[in-house]
Amino acid sequence: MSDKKLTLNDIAKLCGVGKSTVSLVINNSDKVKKATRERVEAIIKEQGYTPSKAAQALRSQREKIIGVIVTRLDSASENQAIRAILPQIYQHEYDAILMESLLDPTLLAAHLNVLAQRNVEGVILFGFSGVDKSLVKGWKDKLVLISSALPEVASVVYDNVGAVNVLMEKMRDAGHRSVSYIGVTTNDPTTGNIRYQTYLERCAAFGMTPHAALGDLSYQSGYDLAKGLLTAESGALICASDTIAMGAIKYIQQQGWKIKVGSIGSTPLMTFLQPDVLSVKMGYQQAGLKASQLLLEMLHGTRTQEHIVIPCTFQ
Amino acid sequence: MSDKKLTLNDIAKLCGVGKSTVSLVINNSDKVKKATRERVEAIIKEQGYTPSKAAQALRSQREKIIGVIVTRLDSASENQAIRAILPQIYQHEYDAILMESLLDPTLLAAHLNVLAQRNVEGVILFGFSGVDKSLVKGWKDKLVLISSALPEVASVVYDNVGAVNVLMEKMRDAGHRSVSYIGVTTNDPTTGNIRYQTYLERCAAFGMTPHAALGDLSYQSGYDLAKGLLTAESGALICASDTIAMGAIKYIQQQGWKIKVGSIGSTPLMTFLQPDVLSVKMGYQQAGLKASQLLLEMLHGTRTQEHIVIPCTFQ
DNA sequence: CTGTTAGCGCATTCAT
DNA sequence: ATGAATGCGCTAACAG
Repeated sequence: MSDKKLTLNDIAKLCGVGKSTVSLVINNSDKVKKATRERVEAIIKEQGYTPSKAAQALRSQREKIIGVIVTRLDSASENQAIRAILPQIYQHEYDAILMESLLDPTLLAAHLNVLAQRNVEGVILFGFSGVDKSLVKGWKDKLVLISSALPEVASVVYDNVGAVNVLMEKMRDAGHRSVSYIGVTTNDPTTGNIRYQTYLERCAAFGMTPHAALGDLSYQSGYDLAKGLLTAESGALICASDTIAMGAIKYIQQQGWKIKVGSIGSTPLMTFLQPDVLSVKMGYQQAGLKASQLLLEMLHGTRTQEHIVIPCTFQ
Repeated sequence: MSDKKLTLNDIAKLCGVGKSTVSLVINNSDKVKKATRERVEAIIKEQGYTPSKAAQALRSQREKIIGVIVTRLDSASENQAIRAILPQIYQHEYDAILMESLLDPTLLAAHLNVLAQRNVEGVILFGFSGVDKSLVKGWKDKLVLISSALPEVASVVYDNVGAVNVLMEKMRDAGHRSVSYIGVTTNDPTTGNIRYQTYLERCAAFGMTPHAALGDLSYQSGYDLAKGLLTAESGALICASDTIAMGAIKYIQQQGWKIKVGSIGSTPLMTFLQPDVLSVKMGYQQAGLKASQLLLEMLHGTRTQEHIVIPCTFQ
């Protein structure tokens, strides 16, 4: 570590060859005599030389970087997806730069700007309601959207319809004639709208009267809405997320009621604290995997924009 | 967005000035006549020109990037710190690249390597027991360690001693003659050792008999250890973290016991679910703030390595 | 004050 | 198969 940083040039004269030869070796070209290649590789390893990313980027006009923009760093579901994404990215010799949109379109735009300035090759974006065409304009072929979809952009979405359907069926099969619902209006249109609409639809199909309340994604909202919505006679409740369910359950337990709760998420905390809750897993890590694979292949030109649906699983 | 990317050169001839003049304007040098500066700035804005980061980096031999390495992306405490760090970094025109060490020294080394290759200017590192001198060698003047300390490296640490002291005093003042403790052996030596040692010390000072169990940072560990450690006669329990406390409380409630619990962390979930728990806040966001400020000033050369202690607060 | 010049480290022609 | 030359976009000396 004492030496200053070596350059391609240094390696070249150290090996007694030209710079381009070294360059070819680095880029795994087959246009180098085997003997020469091995000698150069030996010196490179011995000297611990690594090519300058900055120079490579300047020369090739593209950074080997992929931007990943989550809505919130402390989102349990997005965390699971990220855990699948990052290894993929690193494995393909890319670096990742992780950012947080906080569900703010303005902040998202700023982040996309930074990424554009950096000339990053691709972006994985966790969607929310503020994400529209104008924001992702110019990223069409190098952007994968997770959890929400947009025309002209590759996306990986969850099976929200299936998740609610499963829970509703389980409740009905357990003999419940009425099922309440607590969801969200704000933030993510996927979580909010689709799940709610599916609930309404299932109610109609099952001949049930809908009984729902919508709020935000917080514990407190779940608690407050439960208080306004439920009664001692409520038999079953479906919550749009584990966080909401956590709040609702607190209220239910305080009242000493016996209500069957179903929730979407299946976070470790929920399964630990409330193993009786009916839980649907949305396949977050799988979504991350698919999204990063898709993006990588799109950048590689071996695949085009797609629309992938991740199935949910009941446990 | 239809034009190809403009370069400094394009702007220069568009303004009818030399490239260096434009460069000076970009870098806010005062060596430019006001009239010229304004004209150039106008064109720059009008054309939406942004300098190439890659070229800047190559030329100046340093990327305006700061690496942030957390132990786990889903750590609530580290998340709070990050929320304070990122805005600081962006505000100073740096970009952040966020990585996860998973408490694995090998992975950490790999990440530091990547950052070194990228020539990042500085690193903020969340410490754990595997972090030693050899790993951070070569980063001495551009690395700030959070939550653990090392000689020759700037660091920001939490007041673990104070936190345990506060809880022990509250317990004693509430009349408890015996206080149990559930902590951790693994991972973070700070969380583990210091808190445990302080507990033992306080017990001695208060003439109490220590009654402790150590495990890992999971809910389950808290639950299991509580089962082995507590009895119906236990009056008070201190947990080294909210996660552990969550597990212990579940066991306590199952038994129907009445035990006063104190915990370190004060996460939103804990204060929502268990408002009766005695909670000590460690000042995570403040630590993030201090750490990023310190690093930025170190890079700026206006400050040298320091060792900062963040006070804890009881609520 | 402003224009000119010379590289930063690398990849990509073109010669050889 | 390999060396020499060119330029990516920018900054820093040096001129003017």
